[in-house]
Amino acid sequence: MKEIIENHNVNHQKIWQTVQAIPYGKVACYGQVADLAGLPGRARLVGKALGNVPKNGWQGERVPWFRVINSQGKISFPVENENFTRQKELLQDEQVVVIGSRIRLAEFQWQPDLAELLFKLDF
DNA sequence: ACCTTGACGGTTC
DNA sequence: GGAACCGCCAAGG
Repeated sequence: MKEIIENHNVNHQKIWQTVQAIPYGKVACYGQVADLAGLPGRARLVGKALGNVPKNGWQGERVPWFRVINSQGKISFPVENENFTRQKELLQDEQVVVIGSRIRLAEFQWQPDLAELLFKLDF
């Protein structure tokens, strides 16, 4: 049988796990997540993986997909897309300032702490 | 097997 | 800031 349907791909799991490490009120770029997940240069894969996040979380923990934006500091969905609105609201709920589709990376980008990473991620 | 499509990114103009 | 271009790689047709 294939209960693997919900298992997907190992890389996706690494990505979900990495995204779970992004703290409340902070954001990270697709490329940044890819690097931290040990998948340098595969930012696009992060987008795909986020499109498949398990609705009820991964290993008992929610995956804060909305904390991932592009390297230009913008929400990647088109503004007319309802996902755009959803992401913007979720971010603002965490006191992240979103102007139009733009977020100031200088202020809100997650600067991962090495010790924290080693603790949370193990691969 | 070939082509297209992305929740992308860096460089350049 | 923004647009064009090219590199990237997994999925799906």
